[in-house]
Amino acid sequence: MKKLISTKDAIFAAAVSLFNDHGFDGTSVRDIAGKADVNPATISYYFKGKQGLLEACFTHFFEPYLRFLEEETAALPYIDAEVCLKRAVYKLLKFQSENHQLTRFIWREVSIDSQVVREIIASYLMKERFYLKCLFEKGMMDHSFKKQPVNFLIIQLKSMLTFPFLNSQQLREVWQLFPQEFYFVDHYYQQIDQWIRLMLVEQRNEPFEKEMLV
Amino acid sequence: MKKLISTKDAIFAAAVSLFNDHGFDGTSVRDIAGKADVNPATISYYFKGKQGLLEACFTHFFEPYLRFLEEETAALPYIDAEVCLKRAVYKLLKFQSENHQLTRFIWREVSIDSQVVREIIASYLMKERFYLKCLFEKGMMDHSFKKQPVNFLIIQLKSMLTFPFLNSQQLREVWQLFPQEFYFVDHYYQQIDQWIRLMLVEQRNEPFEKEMLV
Amino acid sequence: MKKLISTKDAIFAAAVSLFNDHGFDGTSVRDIAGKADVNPATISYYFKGKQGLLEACFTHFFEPYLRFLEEETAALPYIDAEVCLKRAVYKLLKFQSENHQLTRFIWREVSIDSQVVREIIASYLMKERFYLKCLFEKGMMDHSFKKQPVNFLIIQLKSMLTFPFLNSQQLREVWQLFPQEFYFVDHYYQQIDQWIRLMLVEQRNEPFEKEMLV
Amino acid sequence: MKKLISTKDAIFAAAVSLFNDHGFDGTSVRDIAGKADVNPATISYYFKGKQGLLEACFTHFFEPYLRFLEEETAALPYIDAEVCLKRAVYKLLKFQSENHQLTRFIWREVSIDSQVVREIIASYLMKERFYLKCLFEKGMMDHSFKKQPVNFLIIQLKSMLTFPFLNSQQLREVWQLFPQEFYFVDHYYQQIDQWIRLMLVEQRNEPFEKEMLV
DNA sequence: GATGAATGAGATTTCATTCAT
DNA sequence: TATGAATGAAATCTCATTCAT
Repeated sequence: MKKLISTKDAIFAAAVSLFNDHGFDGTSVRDIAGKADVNPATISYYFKGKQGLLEACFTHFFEPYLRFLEEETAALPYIDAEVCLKRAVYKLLKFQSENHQLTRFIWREVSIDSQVVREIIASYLMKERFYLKCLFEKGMMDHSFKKQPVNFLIIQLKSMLTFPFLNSQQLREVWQLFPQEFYFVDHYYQQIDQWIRLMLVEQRNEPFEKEMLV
Repeated sequence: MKKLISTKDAIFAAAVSLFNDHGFDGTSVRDIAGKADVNPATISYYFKGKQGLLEACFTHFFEPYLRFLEEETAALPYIDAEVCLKRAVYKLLKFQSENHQLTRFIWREVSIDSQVVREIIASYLMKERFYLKCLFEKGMMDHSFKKQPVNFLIIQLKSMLTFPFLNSQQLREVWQLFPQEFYFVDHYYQQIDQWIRLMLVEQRNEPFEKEMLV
Repeated sequence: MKKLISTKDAIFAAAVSLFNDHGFDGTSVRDIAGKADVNPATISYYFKGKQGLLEACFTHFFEPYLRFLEEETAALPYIDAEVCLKRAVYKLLKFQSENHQLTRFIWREVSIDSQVVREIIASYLMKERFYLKCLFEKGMMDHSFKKQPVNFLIIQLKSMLTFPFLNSQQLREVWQLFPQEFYFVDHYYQQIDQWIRLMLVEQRNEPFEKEMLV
Repeated sequence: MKKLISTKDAIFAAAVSLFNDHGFDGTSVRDIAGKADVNPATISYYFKGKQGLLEACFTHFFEPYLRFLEEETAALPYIDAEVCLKRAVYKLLKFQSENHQLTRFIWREVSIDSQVVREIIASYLMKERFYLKCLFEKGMMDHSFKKQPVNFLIIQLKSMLTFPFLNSQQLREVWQLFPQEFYFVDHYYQQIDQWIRLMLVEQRNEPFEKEMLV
């Protein structure tokens, strides 16, 4: 008689939920075991301790996350950079919304120095930076995007991509916005779409025309 | 013989530093006591336990933070909204940069649900939203800013204001940017200034074309 | 397709090796299972738990050990006691050297009170004492050995018989002697042989002088 | 109101007693805490964990143990080697008898490889060897002792010095001897005294007689 | 014959806190 | 003002064992 959900998956789900609510250090394996309805020892059995659970979280998040970026970067030779960038943005928003608990936990924990997983994280984030840079720079080379330094733009984009999920509690309580609901993705995507248009694509009136007039 | 720095301040400074590095739950009072070179009992003596230390952190951060916003909101009747908003942005960036450890810790901890300080935080954040809304809406009323829904704009601004400090580790390692250094504030301010211009102030092509028609 | 070494033997060998290195309580069944490359459950299957493994160790050691003593005691009516004693000594040294890991573990564990195997051990040791006493007392009755109290002599002999194997680590590190190597047995046997001669056999000067006087 | 016995000493005494009975790995800190009538946390407070307790045991044993040997070695230039050796033997027997629990535990644990204290032990035992070698070789240089290789003699002596304490349980049950009682020291000392006389001092008959014949 | 999943019990250690001083 | 001693509670992890397969 097989179980509908494997013990290992049940533990992982419980862990994500509790890590999201109380943070990694604020969650005990007993809490997780309790929520997953298993014996605490079972967690060590499957994940080799709490640390292993943390590493599993990072893998489960970053593997798909980076795949989305990689897909669009791979499409750059064939498809317009603006389209690729926007598709990447949409996929990342959707993925994060669908995994909002894991997402919030990951982005929060990423900002803690002490975890032994630092090197793993650093390598993931370097890859992320690489893909984003490709997307921006290809657009500028093709004159789809205005020429400008990319670093701060990427940071701006990244901040917008993570903020609603990292601060979902705040969005709910203060703004009555619900990042985990499907329509939020579409609304928020419109915002970033507009940002891309204004910051990256559209030619400004003044300097260009003024010069012409002179 | 007076001490150069009071015991209480030494404890607070040690706590901020360690909370920043390892999170609230990841830091023990013994660690703090060790770093401040006092007996663990002294912490309870001054702050009534670890929780009191956490509350002190929130107070130390949000009191000045909200005062800056309040100052500029108070100036709205006399000074142009765009100026007020930009001054507020600059002050907040500077304050956060100067208190980058505390800032990082606060924004991270804010995203944890379980802290007993939830209600305190919620009230702080409601005030923040109120001030920011005033700044944006006054600008629109005065036609300094383009008319548009403000919620998502404020979220975008907030995300930009917090991201570099919350992810300072990432900025350092991945982008070689150092949010705690004084020149970062100026650079980053330029970025947000540009964002304000493009997103809030500048007339897009369409209206320009309308003018042309006239 | 038969295995070269049976699963049960593999487990036993792994157990002896680990018990020798880390002691009984310092060894886990998982360690043993790991070393024997079997599943921990298999150990319970063959030995009915860790305790069973311990009992197997005692049996494997004391059955041959006592047999050697018994053989020589049985020969006493027909062969000179000095010869029997020396042959027993040699056999015991050889046996212990060939099973040095098991030997070390046994003699160490014997000195722990708490094992549930206490009664078994006590009975083994009583038998050992019986055989040794026979060997000594027969020698005295036959005037092969000088008449003297035997208790302390047996203890001296026993201490010499066990020390090098119980403290093999020490002999290796401090004395560069290697009790598990075959030539050690011969060298060490010479020592005990000399001890037997001086302590048991040889007439001291005094009695000799007395005889002279007569 | 001062306590008659300090908490730390009470813990140490309880630990020695239990380590003696059940071995280091066979004793839990809870057992120790229970016997010392303190909270288990107090043990970590004073000894920094179980390992610290083990190290304290080694120090408490070897410091006086080696001091006795060192004292007699230091006296070698002024006093006859035979006297020094015998005095050392007596002191060591007495010290071990008076601390029979600690002694038994130490000699047993010394024969386990895995303890992190290996290097400490090794260095203690090297010193012990050095002192014993001095005592034997000085005696031979002065012609108090017969010339002969010392290694095996020292091992014989060492085995006699430790056996009764390491196997006290056995001595009690099998031989009705009680190594912790004060008169045991004297009896056993006589044995070793005789051993020294026969093995080290006394000229054998044969050469003597041969000389006479010549 | 042999095992993978799962566990109850218990091990050690850490934690925040208290209290007499 | 500040602390050393001591602790109850809880955290993580390990252990030997069982049982269905």
